[in-house]
Amino acid sequence: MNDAKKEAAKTDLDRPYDPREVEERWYAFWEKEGVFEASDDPADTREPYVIPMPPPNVTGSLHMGHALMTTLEDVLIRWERMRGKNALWLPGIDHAGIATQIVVERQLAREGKTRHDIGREAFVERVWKWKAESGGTITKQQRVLGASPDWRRTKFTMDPDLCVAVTEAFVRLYEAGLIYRATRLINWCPECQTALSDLEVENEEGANGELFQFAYKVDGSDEEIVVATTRPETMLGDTAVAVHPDDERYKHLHGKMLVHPFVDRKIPIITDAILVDPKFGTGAVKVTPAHDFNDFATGKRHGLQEINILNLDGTLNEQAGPFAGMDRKKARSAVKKALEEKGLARGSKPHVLTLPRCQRSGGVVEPMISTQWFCNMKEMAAEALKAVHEGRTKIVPEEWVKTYDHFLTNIQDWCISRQLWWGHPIPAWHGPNGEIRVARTKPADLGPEWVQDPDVLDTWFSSALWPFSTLGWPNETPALKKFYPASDLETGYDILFFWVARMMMFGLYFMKEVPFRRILLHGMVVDETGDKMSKVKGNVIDPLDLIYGTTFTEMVKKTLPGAPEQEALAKFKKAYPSAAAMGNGFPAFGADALRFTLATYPPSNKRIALAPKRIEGYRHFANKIWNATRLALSQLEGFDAKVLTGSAPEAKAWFNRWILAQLRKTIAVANEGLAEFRIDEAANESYRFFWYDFCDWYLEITKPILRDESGGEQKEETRAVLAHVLETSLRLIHPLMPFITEELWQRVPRPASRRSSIAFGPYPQESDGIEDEAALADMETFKAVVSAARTIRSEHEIDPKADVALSIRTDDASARALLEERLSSIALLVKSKSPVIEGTSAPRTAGTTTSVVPSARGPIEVHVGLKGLVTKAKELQRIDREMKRIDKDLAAVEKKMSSKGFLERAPKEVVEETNAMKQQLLEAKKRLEEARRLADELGD
RNA sequence: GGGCGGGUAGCUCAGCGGUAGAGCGCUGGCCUUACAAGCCGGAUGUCGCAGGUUCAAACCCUGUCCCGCCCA
Repeated sequence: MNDAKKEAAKTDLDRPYDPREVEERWYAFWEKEGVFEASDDPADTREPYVIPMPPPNVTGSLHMGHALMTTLEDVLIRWERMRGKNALWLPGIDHAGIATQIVVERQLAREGKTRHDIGREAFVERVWKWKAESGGTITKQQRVLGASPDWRRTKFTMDPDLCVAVTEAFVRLYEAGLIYRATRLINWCPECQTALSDLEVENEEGANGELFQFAYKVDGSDEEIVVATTRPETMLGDTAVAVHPDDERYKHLHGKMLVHPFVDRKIPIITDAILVDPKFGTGAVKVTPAHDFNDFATGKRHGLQEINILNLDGTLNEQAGPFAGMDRKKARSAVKKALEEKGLARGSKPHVLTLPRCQRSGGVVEPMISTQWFCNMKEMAAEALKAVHEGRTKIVPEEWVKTYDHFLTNIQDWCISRQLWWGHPIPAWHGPNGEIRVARTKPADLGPEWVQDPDVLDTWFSSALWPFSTLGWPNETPALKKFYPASDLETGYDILFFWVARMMMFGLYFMKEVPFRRILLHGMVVDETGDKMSKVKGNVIDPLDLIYGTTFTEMVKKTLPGAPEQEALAKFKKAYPSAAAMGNGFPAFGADALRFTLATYPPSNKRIALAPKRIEGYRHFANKIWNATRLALSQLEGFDAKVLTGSAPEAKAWFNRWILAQLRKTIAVANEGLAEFRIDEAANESYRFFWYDFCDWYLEITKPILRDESGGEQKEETRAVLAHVLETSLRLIHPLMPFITEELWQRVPRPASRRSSIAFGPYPQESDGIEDEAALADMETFKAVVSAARTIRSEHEIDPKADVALSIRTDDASARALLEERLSSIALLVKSKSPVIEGTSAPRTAGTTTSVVPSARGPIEVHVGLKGLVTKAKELQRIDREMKRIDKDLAAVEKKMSSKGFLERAPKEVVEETNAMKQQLLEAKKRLEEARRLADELGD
């Protein structure tokens, strides 16, 4: 390096670490270098590794859940890519039927129009236009996070090729008799005006309602029978009242008829042991087969009439007699009032009930009889169950297997048609006489009187084909051959049924092979107090605000628009106590820090409570990496990178051997964690290694050696090890913090074999370190000695600049040799100019204090000279504290050693260990007592 | 009603059979030429409660109480 260049590099890194400035620099570089690209060339022999990205909704903007998913998947894909796999992360966007239609309808509403005003064709065109304008938001945001999918392969579920796949799948299932049309009781959302599948209905538990009682008069008698309901308006569709066959109260009424008070109808009293619980309420149950799932089944058992009283928009139809035309809510009070007027009301009481709500609109769902398309799932579910049980697909964490089993074992036929305009059209044509033809395109022999089915398919139908439709299916493309089945499907557990199970079923059905080898499930990001993030709670955090920084005022303006600022702020701060302590906003934490934070939560946590303080902590970690690299680079000036071979350099010095041995262990832990979807373990171990092993000990120990102007063999060895460990550490951390590691890696000496970007790897492997258990154990001894001396210093509040006399005593020859070798480092770290190593029988110097360090080589005494620095009183305090600790440990150990059962039954090693511990504690106690006796020497 | 998690330091969480851990917070001392976004120390827990198994239990078993989620 010439001087000018050297100067440039120096000033460049001398600036403080600023994530915004660093992070905006690298994304374009990665794309230019083709880092993210996977190859479907059949000649490419690399092992494929594939994650199909859960396609975010086209309506979406990045929320914390996306950030978590993006982080976890990007870590995995970057790791596998660095390991040399042909890594494909296949991105995409979901057309999100209902959600998108709602968004565009709202837009129209602002113009005072409905979709019916402009017609279907214009509406769909409008959706496409909207998609073109704002559909890409989320992919831009994913780039900010550093996501590395193969963008060239981005798919949209409404792309022409995916439409072909959807039609093909539908036709094949229809031809196999698995898709059929039927009239059934289904879930109807009057607000979206479409049918829903069972999964799209969310049950709101604990809703406050009312249990209203009223009487039906028995025909031709003065008697009455009282029934209870939470939905009084449905009585307009009642076609029976059921009692339990054994209920003595009603035996005399079996088979009698009741008079409906509002419509011209007489309804029977039936007996049904399944529907009726005689202990609940009056023991008599009104039966509305057309508007209740239990009643529907009861109706089938008894051949009851099914009377639909609702229009599709939730108003009452002509069957409702005098109530026709009313909205269902209005009708409820009107029916109650009318019953009261007729003297049939029999009181009401508050009742807690479960309300079925539409996942998208939030409206109350009505069971309604309707003709829809269904898909029979039974056989496919059995195959999907089998695949998991046989281990062809593994679910991680395993606890989800039960949930998966339960769902598939009890699966119901899937209502796949939706009365929407935005979505995949159903490839069926209706003839003038009710005939139906299903085909890939409209058959030529059908005249204009044959019209295509107006419905579209459930969004999840196309999603279920995702792992193969995105690779070209039904065509046998090279990509399909190479990348199916995928390796890992990573997603939130909330869509295990919606998406994952259905992909399993369709994958097995169409491809005759599981769609992926593992299902990796992560939890839900919630606020710091554990509450779900939601707009009304005002606890939503936009990941971009964490990355770029913002004021809390700005934030709550977005989360709670229109709400009084103080109120919104209060809500926010209550949800994030640790943020409340940060002043009036988030600083720019950067994508690296956010990613690292999200990666440190075990994915198996069902709830991932986002603690802003934690992000701050990892922001500090990034800073630490930055500064450690600055230091290392200054010490590596003029270092010739040709020395680096790509694996661990030869090392003789104890500290070099230790850091390389520790590095090896860390690499092993990281790789294991990443392999088992325990990214948190990899992250925590990397953090621990870099900060505590590398920065706190290694960089400190090597400072004097690297500053030694006279050079020498050890200095050159150390420079090579330092360069190697640093470069390896950056590669180790890269999948977690891609930006800062790339930035620094580009400046760090590295082997000639490395490619243009750190993202190309290789990921560290064990040969980057060395195996040396002794070096690790000896380091522990060294650290214990240094810490013991430092503790004495600190407890006596000795000026950090003051030099102390230090004598370290052991009678073990190997321990002695070990300490001799490390003496200069001990001197440096303890701040003692001339420490000595002696036998335990060496004469005591007056005015010293002692601490005993247990070690694998027996107890080591650490004597620190305190004369003139410390008072007797202080020393006695210290001794008492120490003594208390030892006595506590000793009591526990002695209890064990005096237990016959322990001595006889515990494994030999455990007994030996415990005994050794006891001896060391006794020794330490002896030293302390001695120190107490001698405390006088210190003076007052 | 059935199922699945969780209850460990003030907070967010690891640990899941052999002497209780991390980060943040708290606290004492230090502006030691990489980093005060830092360094060297320290304090803090009847590991929800009650039984049981075991030489040994935060960890396994049983019961129980809270909290959350899913299914019906």
